[in-house]
Amino acid sequence: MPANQPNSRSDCPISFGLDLFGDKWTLLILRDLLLRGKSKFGEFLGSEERIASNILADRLARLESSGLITKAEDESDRRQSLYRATKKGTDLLPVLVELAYWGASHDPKTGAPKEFVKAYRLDRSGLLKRLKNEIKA
Amino acid sequence: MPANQPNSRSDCPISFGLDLFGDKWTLLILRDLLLRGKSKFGEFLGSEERIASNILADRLARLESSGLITKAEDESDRRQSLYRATKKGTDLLPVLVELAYWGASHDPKTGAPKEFVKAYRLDRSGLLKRLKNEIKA
DNA sequence: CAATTCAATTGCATTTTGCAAGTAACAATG
DNA sequence: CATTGTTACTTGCAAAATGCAATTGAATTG
Repeated sequence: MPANQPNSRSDCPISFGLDLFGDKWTLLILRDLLLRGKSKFGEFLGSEERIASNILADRLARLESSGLITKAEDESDRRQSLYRATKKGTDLLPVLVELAYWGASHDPKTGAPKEFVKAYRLDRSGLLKRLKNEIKA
Repeated sequence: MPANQPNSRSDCPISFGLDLFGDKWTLLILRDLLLRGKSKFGEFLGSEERIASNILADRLARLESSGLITKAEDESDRRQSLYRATKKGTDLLPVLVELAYWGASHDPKTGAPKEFVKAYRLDRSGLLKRLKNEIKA
């Protein structure tokens, strides 16, 4: 069972975010959702960081209860659920992009695509718009 | 004793960042360092989220060993050390700013200053420049 | 030199994580 | 329509991380 939301540690907006996704896994799920078009349990499980299924279930439940994602039935296969980011969730896209740019800049072994770094440097806000649009699609 | 760096989970740039600061505390220390001009153990301890001293010592050691901060002697009081962000550390400023903007936007009880939100909306890159400048000073 | 301050460290209980195995519901196959 | 496979979880348990309170030891202050 996922832990219920403990009261926040402070009214700092950074702390507010960390209370919801300050761990090693939650933002990776958002990454999969927002940047990789994934939406099913099995797809998240398949990501290269190899999250354990109990942790994944816990994080999805927390994300849902904190309003960052929604869970819906898959009409064509009732075993599966479809997870989607809410507005609150997609609003984290700029955070993910900055995180990715930072990582790409500071990890000598980064696997970040060169086009991403180039696009960021050339036109950050255009990149954000494009990524945001790709989510809807 | 702080844990030594485990090998990274993947070559994803987001995952790279989370391997270094994917927890509830590390980014708050960076916030104190980059946005609040703090530099001493006792100053970090005093922040409203109330980090425990053993956790703080652990995180400072990790931040140092991952090259995000440096530790220097305080000439005027040799009990104290002065922690400063490196280039790699200050490069996280945009991440902190996006995080803060997201939190300020989505926490109804946020304590984020209105001027911050206004400045972000009006001129994000100007805000970043200003904050970056304030760090050096 | 005694008291205080500061940055940690220690011991210990609690919580979280991670792994492997299991289960229940549904779907696909023959 | 029975069996086999798939999918999304759940469970049990060991290991690691966290959090708290108390303590240490060096440096400063009075």
